[in-house]
Amino acid sequence: MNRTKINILLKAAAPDDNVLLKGWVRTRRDSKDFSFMEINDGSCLKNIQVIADSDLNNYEAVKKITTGSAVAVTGSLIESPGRGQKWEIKAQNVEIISIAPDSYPLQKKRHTDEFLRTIAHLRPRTNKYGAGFRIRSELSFAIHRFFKEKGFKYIHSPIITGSDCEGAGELFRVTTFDRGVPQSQEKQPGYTEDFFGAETYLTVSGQLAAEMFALALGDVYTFGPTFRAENSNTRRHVAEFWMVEPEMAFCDINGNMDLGEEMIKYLVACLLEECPEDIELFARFVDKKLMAVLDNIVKSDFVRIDYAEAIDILKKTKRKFEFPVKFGTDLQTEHERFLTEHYFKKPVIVINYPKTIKPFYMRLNDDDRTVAAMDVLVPGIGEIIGGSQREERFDVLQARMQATGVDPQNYWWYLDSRKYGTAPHSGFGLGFERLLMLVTGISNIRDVIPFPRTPGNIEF
RNA sequence: UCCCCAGUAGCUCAGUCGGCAGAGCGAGUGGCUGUUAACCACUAAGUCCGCGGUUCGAGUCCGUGCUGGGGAGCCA
Repeated sequence: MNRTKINILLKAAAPDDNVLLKGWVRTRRDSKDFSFMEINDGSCLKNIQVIADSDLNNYEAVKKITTGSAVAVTGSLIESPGRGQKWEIKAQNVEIISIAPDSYPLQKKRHTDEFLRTIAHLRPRTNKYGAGFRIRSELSFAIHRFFKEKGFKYIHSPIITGSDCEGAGELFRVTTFDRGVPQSQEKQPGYTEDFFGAETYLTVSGQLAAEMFALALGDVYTFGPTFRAENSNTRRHVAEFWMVEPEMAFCDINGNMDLGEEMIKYLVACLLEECPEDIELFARFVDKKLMAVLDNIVKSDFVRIDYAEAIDILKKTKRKFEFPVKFGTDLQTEHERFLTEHYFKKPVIVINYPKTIKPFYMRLNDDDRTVAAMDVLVPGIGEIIGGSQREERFDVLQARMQATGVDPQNYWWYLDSRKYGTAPHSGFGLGFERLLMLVTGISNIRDVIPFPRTPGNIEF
C-alpha cells in the first residue's frame, strides 16, 4: 500500500478503512485505554490525529513514542467524535520507524527565531518554518508560471563569472588555488595560472547575460542564486540570495513598470489562492496586518512618481529625517519607507533618478541629467525591485562606461549587442527573499532562506 | 564597518542595595482523563558567555573580547 499524504487525507470526502500514513509525531497524549498522536508529514500545516488503542500488540512501545519520532500508521480514516478536527485515524498498526531521544530540541511550545536559527537543520519541522518553506516553494513555481503564461523564456545565467557585472557590491572570488591567488615577486596576481586563466567571481547578477538573450529570444528571465561579499549585517541582507531578473526586448520604462506591478500582484494573488492556511498562520502569529498589506497590494494601483517629485514630497513634509533630502543623492531607507508606508500607504514606483547615482547601463534621458531607472518600494520592506530601461545606443553607452570608470574593453561582448541589431529593452531585478518577507511578514531575511549565509555564519 | 541593546537550567525569563542560584515551560517518573501546546503530583537539571580587575565577598560594579538582536551604511 502506498502512503497517503496528510493534506490529501484531511480533504477526504468519505471515510476510508484502509489507509497508510507516514510522518513525525508532534505530540502524544495518553488516555485510559488509548493514546492520541498528532502526526505531521510536512504536506500541509495541519496534523492528523491518530488513535492508538491499547489492544495494539505493541501498545507498550507506542506509549513510549516521543515528540519528533517517525512512525508509519495503517488504519481507518474515520470522522472524529472529538472536537477540533473532522477526520482522524483509528490505527490498526503503528510501526515505529525511529524514536527521537529526549534531547530533541523542538518542544511543544513556541521558540524564538533566534534559537531556531541555531538549529536551522531542524526548524523546518516547526509549524511556522514549515509553512514558510512551503510558501517559498509555491512562490518559486508561481514565478515560473507567471513568465511562462506571458511567453518568457527561462535563461540559466552563469554562476561563475569573469566580469564584476555592474560593479554592485563586493565579490566572492572563485579560485582553485589552495591559499588564494599566489603573488609573484613583482606582486602581479597569478591569475593566468588559475583554472580559468583570469580573475573569477561568483555572480552578483544575471542581468548582462539576460540582456544578451532578450536581444535574441525576446522576453526572457533568470531566476537563480546571486552572491554578495558585503559585510552587511542587517535583517534584509544575506551573502547568498535568489534573484528574479526579467529582461524584455522592444520594451521601454513604462512597459517595465507594468510588468513589475503585474508580477507582484499576480504572485500575491497566487499565494492567497494556493496557500491560504500557511498565509493565515503568518497573519495570526507573525504580522497582524499581513492580510491588509497583501490585500492592498492586489487591489491598489501602484503610485508612479518621478524621483524629482519624490524629493519635493520629502522636502515638504514636516517629518524630520536623519539624512538630508536633496536632488542628486540617493533616497535613503528612511525616505523610501516614508513614501510607501506613510505618505502613499501603498506600493510606489519611483523613476528617473539622477544619472550620477545609477550604473552605466541605465538609459540616459533626454534631459541629460537623469536615467530611466525605476525602483519599486513596498510597505514594510522598502525597495523590492530595482530596474531600468537599458542604454541601447552604442555611443552613449560607451561614453557612460568611461564616465563611470568602467573599462569598455572588458565588456566588448556587451557592447557588441549595441552594435548588431540593437533595440530598446528593459528589465529589473527582484530579490526573491525580500518578496518572501513581504508575503509572510517575516522580518528577518535569515528566516525565509533554508540555510542563510551571513558574515561569519556557515555552520549548516 | 558604525551606533544601541542583550547573554543566568534544554527553552523563555526573573534575580531588589554587592551577601545561600530562582520561576514557568520542556524532560523523566507516577496518577487521571475522547484528549486538543490536556490536567495533577514528584524528580533531575547551572562554566550565571570568556578573560582580567575592584572587593572580605561579584550573576550583580569596572575593563576587554566573543556571540546574538535592533538600527545605519552598502544593496536585492
